[in-house]
Amino acid sequence: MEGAAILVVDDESRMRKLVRDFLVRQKYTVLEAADGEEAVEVFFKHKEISLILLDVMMPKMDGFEVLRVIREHSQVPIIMLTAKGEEQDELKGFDLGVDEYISKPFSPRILVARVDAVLRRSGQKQDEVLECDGIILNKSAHQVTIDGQEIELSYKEFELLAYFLENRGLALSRERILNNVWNYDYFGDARTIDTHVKKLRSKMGKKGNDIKTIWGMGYKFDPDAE
Amino acid sequence: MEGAAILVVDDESRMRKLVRDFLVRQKYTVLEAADGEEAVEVFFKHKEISLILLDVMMPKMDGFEVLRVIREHSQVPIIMLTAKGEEQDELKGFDLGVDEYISKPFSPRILVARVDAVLRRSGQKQDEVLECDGIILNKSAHQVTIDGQEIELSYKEFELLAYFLENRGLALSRERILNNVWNYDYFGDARTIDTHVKKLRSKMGKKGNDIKTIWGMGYKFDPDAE
DNA sequence: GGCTTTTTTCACAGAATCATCATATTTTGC
DNA sequence: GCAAAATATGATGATTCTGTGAAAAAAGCC
Repeated sequence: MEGAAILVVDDESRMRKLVRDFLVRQKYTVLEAADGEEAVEVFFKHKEISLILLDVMMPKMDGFEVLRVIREHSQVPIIMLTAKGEEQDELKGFDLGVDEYISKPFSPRILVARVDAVLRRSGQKQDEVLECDGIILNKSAHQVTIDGQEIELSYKEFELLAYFLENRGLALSRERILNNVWNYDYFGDARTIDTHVKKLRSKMGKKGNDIKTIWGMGYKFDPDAE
Repeated sequence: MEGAAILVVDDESRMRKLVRDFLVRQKYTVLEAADGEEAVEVFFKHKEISLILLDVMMPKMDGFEVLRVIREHSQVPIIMLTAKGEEQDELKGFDLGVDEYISKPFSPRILVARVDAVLRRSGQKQDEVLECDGIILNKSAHQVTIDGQEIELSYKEFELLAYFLENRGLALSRERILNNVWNYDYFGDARTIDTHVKKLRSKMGKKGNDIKTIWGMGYKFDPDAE
């Protein structure tokens, strides 16, 4: 799976760059196409493409056109990127062979999670659970327990804690957290993270201390030694 | 039963892909044929096919033709796929040895349920019953009781509750619910789920609280602890 | 064809969440 | 210790999402 080639199709170069960055970090190889025709061309030239990320809205030849053409010859997994308000299109694609949808704007975590899931789908389906220091975060159930006690987290708090647990022991700058947990169209203040960390800590009770402040730098999830 | 081979026969490649996706997710192995002649050919080449999904309307050799030919040699279970308005054909098929009908468009749940049922039919015949927290949902009888008291649900409400019970404890996004419980040709608003959840909750009385809202995410069936 | 039931859509109110800001507190370098 | 800088906290308004009721549309049913 590592190093699988992914074709990103979007007419906006910024969007392609954005998506590529997210994927390259996960050790995927990324190819790009700026419009539907180029996509078809690139796809049939490179036989080894494992997955296509396809924007719906494109000039000349839209995502569904591309989908149709490619589906005449190939069963490669395809994830469609839809802008807000295009949700009604979502099912339109399923009988054409769309594997998954991601609506813009998305967070890097969501993008990577869906790509991983689609690529893994043929394999075994595992419950996605993160555990550390008595904190159990179950992504499938969207549930967190601490020492057996369930705690209620909001969506952002949940995502944030998941990100901490996935990067335990690592010093995470605010910017990095923002770039991974928040949607890419968020340009607000990084200090908003402080507020979420505060709430997270308070909801986590004494385990809130596992989220360490790194002064002048950011935060780190790091359970106290016993 | 796991990994049983299923032959999907339909002249539309999109429909084959659609059906295959639904079945592959359930760990079935899928073979395809694009027309009647190919179906017969494939079937007699692969002796281990456990079930055939057969579209009625096909050029050259229609579903009933295929049925007749195969029935001369084999008692393999056969499910016919009929388009809307072909219901009158249904009786025609039963005395030719059709095991089940599914009319298009169908929902993933229906397809998988019928396939499972037909494959199990030769084995022990068990009532398909889901039970949780005093809620008893009997698929065969299409009946739901809560603490012994029967409640009346519409078709969609029933399907929705069944889906919740089959995925208890799992956080289900609206998109996912739509993709599993609604027919593949539904392009409407995901908020329609809210309305169904509302009605379901109210009909379920205090047990309606078992359907939890996951804010910003979707819903989850999760009975309160006692 | 009319009638009933079911399903979907819509609009609005209410609730929960999120981002921001002002202020208090802590940490660091000196 | 002290000042400067960064973080923690609490409050607030804006935003987003959900619940609800009613109306419209669609599907079934005599």
